[in-house]
Amino acid sequence: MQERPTPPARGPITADTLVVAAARLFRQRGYSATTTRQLSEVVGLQRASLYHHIRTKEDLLFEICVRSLNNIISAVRASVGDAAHPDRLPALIDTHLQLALQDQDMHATMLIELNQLSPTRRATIVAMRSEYETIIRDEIRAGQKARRLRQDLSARHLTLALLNLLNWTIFWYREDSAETPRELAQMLTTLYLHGAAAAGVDS
Amino acid sequence: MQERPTPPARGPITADTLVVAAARLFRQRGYSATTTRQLSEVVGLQRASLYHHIRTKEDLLFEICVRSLNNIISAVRASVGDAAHPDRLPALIDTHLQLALQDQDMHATMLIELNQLSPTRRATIVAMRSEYETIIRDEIRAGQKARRLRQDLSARHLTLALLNLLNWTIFWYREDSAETPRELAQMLTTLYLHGAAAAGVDS
DNA sequence: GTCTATATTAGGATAGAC
DNA sequence: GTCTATCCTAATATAGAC
Repeated sequence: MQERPTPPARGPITADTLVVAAARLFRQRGYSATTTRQLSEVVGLQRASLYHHIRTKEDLLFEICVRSLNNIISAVRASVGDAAHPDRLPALIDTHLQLALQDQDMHATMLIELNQLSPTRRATIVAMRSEYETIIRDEIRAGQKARRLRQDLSARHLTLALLNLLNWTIFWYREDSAETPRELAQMLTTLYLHGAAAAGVDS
Repeated sequence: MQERPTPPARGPITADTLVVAAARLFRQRGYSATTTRQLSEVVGLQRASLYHHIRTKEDLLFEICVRSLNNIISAVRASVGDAAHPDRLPALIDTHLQLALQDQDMHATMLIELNQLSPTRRATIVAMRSEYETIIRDEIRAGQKARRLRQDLSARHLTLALLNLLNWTIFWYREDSAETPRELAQMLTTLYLHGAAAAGVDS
């Protein structure tokens, strides 16, 4: 009797199921415009049943932000720790893109919907983001000290510009595209380090 | 009797007043989470009175998107047309940042809230965005043909990367900061063209 | 752990007086 | 051109049976 547009039935439903489904919806329609109705339809539950797994809709957003940042922070820490010094920045770029493209929905949501959180929770996420930025800035500072990176631009600017380049790529990258995340990482590494000007051109 | 948090009283209220106020709110709280109540409070009208100036809340979002894109398209077209060939890309970057930072609220809203529009209106805005991208890509292609820009990276990638760099800067630029938009433009031009690596470093 | 039924609040928008 | 009053719909969340 009820319209059931593709009920998932992918095993038992847990809080995790909801987080993943919510990330997809939040990314497509925005956090605020996504309703518990839509979420319940997607996972194949009645609205009320959602509240057995979560307390509020905001919990889902918070969990998405925490999870995406935790994942990328630990992955980037590990890959940077493993690499030899001159390869650290390329490794960082590669890992960032792998993670962000793997968890596209969660990352996009975290970047865009952060300020829909309550002040306390927003503060938590903002702190995690600056923790991540610090990892990158430290790496860039080290590069500047070792004279691998230019010193006429501030570490702050070099960091923010790199984050622009990396973070917002998920908004135009399509999974069905010919290029792999790794190829994209190589391309962006080349561009970030050496620029778009042809070799030997001074402008 | 009524709480009136800083009523504006900046001359007569027009549709334009609402667009500007809405851009500010949409940017701070998101389009969907912004209510007509909040808008009416900010401009100092009753809720019903808004509808003398606009038809729907979505009209405001649409107007914001159209206006920000029209402004930047015509400004960039003009500045690129004026400049001599090797200076065109720097001029483009400078003009883009001037405009986007001047109209921060409208630009941020346009970038983030585009998909809250109805399908028809969204299509209009998407078309305007690709028109803008085409201007940039054409400029980059010309640079590649003249061998000022590297040819081992596709014009598409060079364009998208430049847009990453330019568009998302408005999310961390603060008006009270020491640097002017022009200084920021010079910094990003240097970085985009020549990269973050120290001169003479091959990695 | 999921359901039906519902409480409660607030949303966008309209009617019609002044 | 702005107001008061209100319509109608839908939102998040809860109560309590199964």
